[in-house]
Amino acid sequence: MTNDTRPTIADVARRAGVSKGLVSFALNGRAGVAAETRDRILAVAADMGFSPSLRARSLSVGRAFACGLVIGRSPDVIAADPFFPSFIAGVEDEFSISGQVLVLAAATPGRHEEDTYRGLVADRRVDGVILSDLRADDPRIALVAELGIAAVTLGVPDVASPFTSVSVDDGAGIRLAVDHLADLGHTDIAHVAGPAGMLHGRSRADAFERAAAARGIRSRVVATDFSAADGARATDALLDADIPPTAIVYSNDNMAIAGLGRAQRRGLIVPRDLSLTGFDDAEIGRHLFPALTSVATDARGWGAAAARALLAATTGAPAEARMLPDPRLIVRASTAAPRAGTQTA
Amino acid sequence: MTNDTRPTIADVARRAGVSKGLVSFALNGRAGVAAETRDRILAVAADMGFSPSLRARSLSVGRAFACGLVIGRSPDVIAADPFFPSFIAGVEDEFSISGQVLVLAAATPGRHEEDTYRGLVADRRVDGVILSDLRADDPRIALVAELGIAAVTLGVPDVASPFTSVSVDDGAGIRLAVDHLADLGHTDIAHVAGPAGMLHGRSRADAFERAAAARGIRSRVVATDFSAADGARATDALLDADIPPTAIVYSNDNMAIAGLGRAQRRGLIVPRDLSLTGFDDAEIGRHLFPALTSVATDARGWGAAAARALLAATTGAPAEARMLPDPRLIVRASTAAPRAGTQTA
DNA sequence: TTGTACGCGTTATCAA
DNA sequence: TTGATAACGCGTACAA
Repeated sequence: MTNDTRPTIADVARRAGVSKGLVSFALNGRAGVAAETRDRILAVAADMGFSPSLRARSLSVGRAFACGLVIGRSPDVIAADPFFPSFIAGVEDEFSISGQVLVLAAATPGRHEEDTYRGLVADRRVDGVILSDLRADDPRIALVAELGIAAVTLGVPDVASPFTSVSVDDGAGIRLAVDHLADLGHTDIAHVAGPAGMLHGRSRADAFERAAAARGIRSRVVATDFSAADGARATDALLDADIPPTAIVYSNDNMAIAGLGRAQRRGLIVPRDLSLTGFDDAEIGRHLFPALTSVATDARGWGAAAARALLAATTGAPAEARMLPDPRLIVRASTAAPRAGTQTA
Repeated sequence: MTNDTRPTIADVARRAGVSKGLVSFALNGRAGVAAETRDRILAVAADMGFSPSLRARSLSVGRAFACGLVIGRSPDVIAADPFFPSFIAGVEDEFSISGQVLVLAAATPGRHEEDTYRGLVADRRVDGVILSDLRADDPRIALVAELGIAAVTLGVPDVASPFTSVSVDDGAGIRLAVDHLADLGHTDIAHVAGPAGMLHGRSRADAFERAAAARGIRSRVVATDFSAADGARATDALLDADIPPTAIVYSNDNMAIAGLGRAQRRGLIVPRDLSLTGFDDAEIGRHLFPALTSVATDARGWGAAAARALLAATTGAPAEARMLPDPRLIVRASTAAPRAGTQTA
């Protein structure tokens, strides 16, 4: 069909005067080929510019040499999330050197998440998938296990999982934020959390409550859907309280940015009247006024680690739980000591 | 290799008592199959839950049933760009219903852009690619043409191109912004542009100058690399001028947001002392204080249109130039009439 | 080391 | 016109 005149393995075999099988062995560096013969075959192959057809290989070995990432969230939410592009770049850092390719699929109006996974597997388009944005009792774990492909989860699921997990201790980041604020003298801190149904949202909220308790801080938590709009709403709700908090720890940067906007609209001066911290350390945060104090995770490193783990899993490596380095707190200008007398408990 | 017990076309043929070839013909609705026989074959196939192996099909017809998108920009810049996620969602809207898949590839530290395209084609992993972020004299046009795969360009290249283009008139959006500011009474407006080497950056800048001239407005343009950091720098430079502009039109939202931060840091009140407009209408913009006036394009619709065009191109449709609806200006709180007396020309 | 079957559809050729 | 047969795409794996 294609007018390809790419040399095939048969061409190489003919030119080298050996059989196809031997060429395959030589190319794959397997035993059973005399050194001299192998060198000759390799020379001929190189000379002819031969490279094996991925498609034929894919058909015969039953692998796709591709992995998938299914985006479940709406594009608006993703668009606001600095995590994915960096994460994907990290995945590519690994894939590009191992000849893998990343297949991106999105649940669309006409195709639900589960169908997306099923479709990918039905067509054998991927050897494995990256499961991100883990949810409570996430049905994808069982689904992907049933479908029989490899997977890695970003974070540790709250259900039994046969897959390798690659995690960052979000909680440690939240603790850094709380401790930072406590050190500044805050005694009444709120947390604008993600949905309880999302594991990282929940773990950040849990960590917040524990860290606040450990420092004897008055704490409250309000759940959101992680969107900027909801972050703004939550901020308003908190600031409408009889005794508003003097600091707010947000579960992501978007909400923190929206919260900052909200506070400023109300005439508050940040950080004088209210301290804010974000999570993700989005590039834009450092250009706001005031620049946003935020928790930084290495999304790119995470992507690379997940890709490595997934590659290992597709070749049969046993599942394990990997931890990445803890996030760091990048202190900027959105946090300061609370105004004296602000707090009248 | 795989322990698949998926029925093959041979199984269907056996069960239906016909040959493989006939099954193929029946399935693909080709002539030469008696209606009755075809119905029987189809019934058997459906009964067995047969679906053709994409891999085998791919091998025999020489198509990948996948298209690629190569990300050339650094992840930091992409992360800040709300365009891609929405665009990709739009692409998926189309691909998901036509059984195509989107392969995402990124230039990585170890692999340059050109090699990324070459790799994708060498392995025949894609039937076509989407060329985004067109540059001046973009070498990718000739490269992809040479590689012999289909493509669509986002915007019209400034070099001869054999590919379909799918474009939005950025300039119309910029004109809306300039006219809006002029209507408010601004007579000295600056443009923080993208790099001259990027076509959409350049076309926005050109449109800006034309629109300003048409309204008799004093204009100046400063080029950036599209990053927030550069947007901040450009803003500082403009505000350091002896007679700073009373309004700034930014070529994207990130720079506008960074510019807003910069202005505020200098003690300016936006929009009282300075009006700002963005481009992209990122979700976060409406939550800033003040909410950002911005030019909105339908990124998702653009993605869907590009996907449709690419699909058509892979099946041999002739190249054409498609235009999408003009962008709209979303007026929010970052623009207002200039302060009386501010401008002493 | 070689020969060959195999993975699985598609399509060209040919017979009825 | 309806259908069967076989070659093809290309690499891998196993028996000989």
